[in-house]
Amino acid sequence: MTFTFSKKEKLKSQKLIEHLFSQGKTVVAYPLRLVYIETTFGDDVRAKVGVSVSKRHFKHAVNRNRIKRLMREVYRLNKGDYFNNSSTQYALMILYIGKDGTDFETINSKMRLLFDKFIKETSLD
RNA sequence: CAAGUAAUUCGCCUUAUCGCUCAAGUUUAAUAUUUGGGAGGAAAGUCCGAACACCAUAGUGCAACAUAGUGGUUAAUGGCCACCAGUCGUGAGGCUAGGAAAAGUGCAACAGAAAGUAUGUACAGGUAAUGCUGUAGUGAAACCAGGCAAACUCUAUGUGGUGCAAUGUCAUGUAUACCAACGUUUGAGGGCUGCACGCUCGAUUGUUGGAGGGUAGACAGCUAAAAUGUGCUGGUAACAGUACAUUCAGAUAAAUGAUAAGGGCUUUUUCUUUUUAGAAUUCUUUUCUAAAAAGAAAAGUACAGAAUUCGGCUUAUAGAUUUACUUGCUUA
Repeated sequence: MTFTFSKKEKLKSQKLIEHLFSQGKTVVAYPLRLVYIETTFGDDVRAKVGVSVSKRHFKHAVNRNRIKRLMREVYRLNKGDYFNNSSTQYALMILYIGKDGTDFETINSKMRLLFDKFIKETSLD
């Protein structure tokens, strides 16, 4: 039921992104890094997510697109396990900080690890 | 058949599951659902030329930059086509930095005494005397001469700037020029404070409304056009004209994807089988070598992702494909 990933779940507001990078907290599971912050949206969604890949490490747009698509796909398939019971709303930004190419399996396992850490951090607060 | 030259076309496919985005229809409080569309030959580099938009703009000259045989083509070009010349190649063809050296400045590897403020050596001639004269020698070139303009320069021609993050429309919040109404030196309002009193600042003022400006954001620009395909006509060609058909991405932290299974294609290696040829042999057979075909396994399946739109150029690219031509060999 929750495998969709529509426009409303994407992080698009420039203001919010600036706020996120200046105030947000960080969790790392190499080669991924998650920046997150509690916030509120007008919409009825639990989290808004953006993904990013450094232009410095991946010169060609094809490779950047490939990694961003993989990250979005993995988030789409796994988000039900982490956000269904959450009551607060989060703005998230997932960054790929590795320098080499990757595949679906590594991104999948690393992102599950990343969100395990994220859940642990937020439940402590 | 082999080696090559010039061009052409293509550049993975199918199914299942889960998604993304745009348009249209139906439907809701959010939305849901149906149907259809959804990357390239270079979308890349951003190197030329245009369209379009805004800004600037009397005229002329200088500077800077670009171009450089002749003719044609185009919306335009520094692109493209044809021809001439030079040059490389046996050839098909390739390449060209193809204006000017009697305007001036500068440069010239190797060789050579010296590549212009010079004149050495040897021999010969000549003089009062002297590189004064000739020859030899080096070199592409050795003094009333030439080469180089991928050196400055000169000549001719051309060029305003910024790019869709252009530009236009709407506009929440915050601060506020200006205008109006109301309040206010008989103290409005602010600060200290939970409130009152009190203290203090205080007319460059407070509240409300209008209005302007235009940040977040939204919409337009924004995809039907110098469009694409096929045929015919004109032209050596680039290209032009014409008839018919087609509608073919519009995202914006930026869609066009992910996973699984199967199939193509390619190359090399390994293994197996079959056929042919040759060699060895105990001449039924067996073994070895070479070539071809089939099958199996493994590996590979490129370069690369629209961002206002076109015409070019340049660069990257696994592999496949077709056409024309050249050279060599063989056969008739």
